[in-house]
Amino acid sequence: MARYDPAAIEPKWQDVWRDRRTFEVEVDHSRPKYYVLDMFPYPSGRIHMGHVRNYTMGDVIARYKRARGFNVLHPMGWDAFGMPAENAAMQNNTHPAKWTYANIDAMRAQLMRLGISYDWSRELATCDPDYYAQQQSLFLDFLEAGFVTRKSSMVNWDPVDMTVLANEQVIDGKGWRSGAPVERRELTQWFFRISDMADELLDAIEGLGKWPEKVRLMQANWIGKSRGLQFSFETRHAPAGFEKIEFFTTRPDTFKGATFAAISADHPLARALEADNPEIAAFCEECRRTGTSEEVLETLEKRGLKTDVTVVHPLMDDTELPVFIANFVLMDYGTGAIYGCPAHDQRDLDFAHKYELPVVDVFFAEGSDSPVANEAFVPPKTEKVRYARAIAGSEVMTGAEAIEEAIGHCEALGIGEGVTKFRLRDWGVSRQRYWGAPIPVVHCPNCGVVPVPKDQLPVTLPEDVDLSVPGNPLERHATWGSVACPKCGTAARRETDTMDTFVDSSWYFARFTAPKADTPTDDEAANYWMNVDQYIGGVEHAILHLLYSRFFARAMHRTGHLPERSGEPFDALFTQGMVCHETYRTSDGRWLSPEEVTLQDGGAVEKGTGTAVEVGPSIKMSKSKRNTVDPDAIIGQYGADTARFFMLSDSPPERDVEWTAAGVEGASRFLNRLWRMMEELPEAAAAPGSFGAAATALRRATHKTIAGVTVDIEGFTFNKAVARLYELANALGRAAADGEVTAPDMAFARREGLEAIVRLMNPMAPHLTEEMWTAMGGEGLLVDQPWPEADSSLSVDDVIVLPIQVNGKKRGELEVAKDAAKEDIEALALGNPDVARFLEGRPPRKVIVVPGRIVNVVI
RNA sequence: GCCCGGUUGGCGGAACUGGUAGACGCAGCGGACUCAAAAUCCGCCGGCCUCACGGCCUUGUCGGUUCGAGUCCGACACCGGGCACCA
Repeated sequence: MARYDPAAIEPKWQDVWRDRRTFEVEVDHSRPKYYVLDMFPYPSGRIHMGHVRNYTMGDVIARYKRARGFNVLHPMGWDAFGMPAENAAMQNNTHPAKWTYANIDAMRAQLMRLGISYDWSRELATCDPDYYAQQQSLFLDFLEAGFVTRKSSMVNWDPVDMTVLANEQVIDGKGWRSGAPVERRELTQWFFRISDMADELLDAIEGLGKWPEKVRLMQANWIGKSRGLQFSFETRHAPAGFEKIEFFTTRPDTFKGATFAAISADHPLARALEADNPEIAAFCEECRRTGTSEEVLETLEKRGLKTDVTVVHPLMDDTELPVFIANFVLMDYGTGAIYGCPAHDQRDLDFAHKYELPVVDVFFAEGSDSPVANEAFVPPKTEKVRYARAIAGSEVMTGAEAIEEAIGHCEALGIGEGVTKFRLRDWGVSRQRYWGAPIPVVHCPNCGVVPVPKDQLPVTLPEDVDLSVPGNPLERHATWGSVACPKCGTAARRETDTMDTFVDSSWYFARFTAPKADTPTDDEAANYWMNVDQYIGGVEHAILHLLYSRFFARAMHRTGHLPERSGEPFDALFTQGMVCHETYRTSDGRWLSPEEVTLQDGGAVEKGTGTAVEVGPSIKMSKSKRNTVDPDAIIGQYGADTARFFMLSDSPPERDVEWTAAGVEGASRFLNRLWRMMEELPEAAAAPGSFGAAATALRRATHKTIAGVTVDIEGFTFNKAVARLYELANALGRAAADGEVTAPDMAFARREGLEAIVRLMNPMAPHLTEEMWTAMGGEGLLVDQPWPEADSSLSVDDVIVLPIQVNGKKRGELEVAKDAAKEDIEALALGNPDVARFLEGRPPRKVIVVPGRIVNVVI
């Protein structure tokens, strides 16, 4: 028999599956459907190991469900719009489309070599006009349904390149190309009104039982529902029109501890004040000389500028608070104005110390021992505390009670009302970039914003663009933007903003159900295939992508594009960890790739020169650190099955995995070993009438493995499934070495065991197992076989080994029947010599028997 | 700064709902086969003490709950993900 040769076997089976259209699926109401979706990649040029890991896991599930009788939809496509294509265009003087499609071709070929069970007939790319035409159609429906709005918001502005920058393009507060300090600038932009859905998006999280708890938590915190008091302070010395300012606080229970007020530099009052005060203008300008990301704003040194304006505390009319303009107050949250309570908020306390403001403790009255010095006193909302300066009452109460009481009291006095605020902001989708889906509207001087009629879709991107100059090429284009108003025919301008690429990925799951339909979705197909039963991807998408998709699923239902279901797009979600590798760096600071170094006892040297290389920690594979391993090289050397199998071994899927050459070797050795075991197998024979002890033991191992691997695949613990397969292979190896290895019962048990491994491993290593199935005389294709069933009379033990503890330390073991009575176990335990040794004749103080688990004798 | 994770032998990890810590793999060591090597097969493999039987210690750190804690609770440390224009 031939050697196991992946280079020959793998393409052979891939051709068979392709020719037989094994993985192409259609709506089939006679079978239950199962929709497995792997997050589609950005076509960066090469598949990386993270993709291999993600898509191997998806393939295990898809192939497993297929064997379980489901009609499995498993599609793949390309998240193909985005900045890298424009950057590549600038650098290499190529067109984004050309670059993108070449990358797609290369990556598709790589994915095909992996033998993933995709239905390639459904492939789509978001940069394809066929796709974004439907997206523009959705946009128009959303616009009509009131899910879209236009308003102003802040962007990062590069004053030298005169262009909007992504957060990623802002390095240490400076534009990545110009190096100029970035400014915050206000721009009118398109938004999806996701915040209108905040409440239902939050409530529905509870129903996402098959999502990781951490993702649900992150989503809930992101939406950030909080109840608080909104009220106004009367001002003194403020310009006309600012007799009152609105404030919002989530801790009205500390209202009487307020000693200052602060407004954002973008607040209307700040804008009014800076008009005729150069000092304020300079400060506000400085505040705006920072990016827009929350991380930057929150880690900024907290600074403020005191204005002449004061506000009157509504509960204490003799108290006037100074109003500061502060760089840490966000215009986007609440009302853009806060009051500062230094005693009970660390940031406010630091601010108060810096600007010498008073500190008033609401829990400890004046003269008593307030604990507040350098540390603010922040009692948890659920803890009972005595309020010395409560808003109403002065009883001991929890913060939560005090907050409600304060709101009620203020409402009764007519100085504010309880409101619910969300942290979630509307989703700004405007991008001043070329490589994205054009927003299908026209700006007419007579009619204002006019939607492009659907029969004029798609609004396609012009091909003749110049990306070598900064700024938006669509805006600069000589003719593209000029258009007649669809309503009145007057000369009008096309919208030159394109859509955020998150829009593209917020509905691709729906498009896969009918990728060629001439409407965004097809009712019958969507109704049959939706929802996605299992979604798999990186945890880095835990918030934005998933939240936007949840919004889209709802908006698409309400505009007639999706069935209602639960309102949710993804019934189950699995987030996998990253693929990491050691890093190698020479003494002169050059990063080396794994191929460029030789590892030798604990250290590493550079190939060729032999100079020592510093071995750094294992971190996420990235181009900049050069610690990547190309999947093609691994497939070429070991085959796709080895790469796939290694990806599933060792590390739990949700955690990071370290790629090691040794680990791949191990996986490869195991696959070769299975092949050899097949060659050493005795001839197939009918089942014998009875089985000896050794054969029965082997069969038990086999059926336990079938049961265990099935549980592990269902539970996404592929590393445990792999360990079980190794254990069974070890048992088969021993069975082939000792005793009557070719007796009929052993021959049968050995064949049964290896066949079980082949079938259980089919989703993991589909090519090798398909080949072995044929070689072992299996009928048809293995890919068409049903999933094996464990014989429960063999997969469950009737005698178990019970550990015995004395004072919580293990001292012996007890072999008992699985369902032995408590009293019997206790008697046996006390009679056990290992226990008697410690008892020394005295009776025990206590004996704890947990049937099926443990015995603990306490003396 | 805020939100969310993670931390178990030399390494990746296993341990079901609070019940034998270290399954399985990798590396290492010893042996078999071989002229030799590769491949393969067998054995050992957390630390300390002990001729041995066995004992003590050990799941990032400190403390707590419990007959019993890797698992639960409280503090802390370090590492990673996200923070709304990276995808």
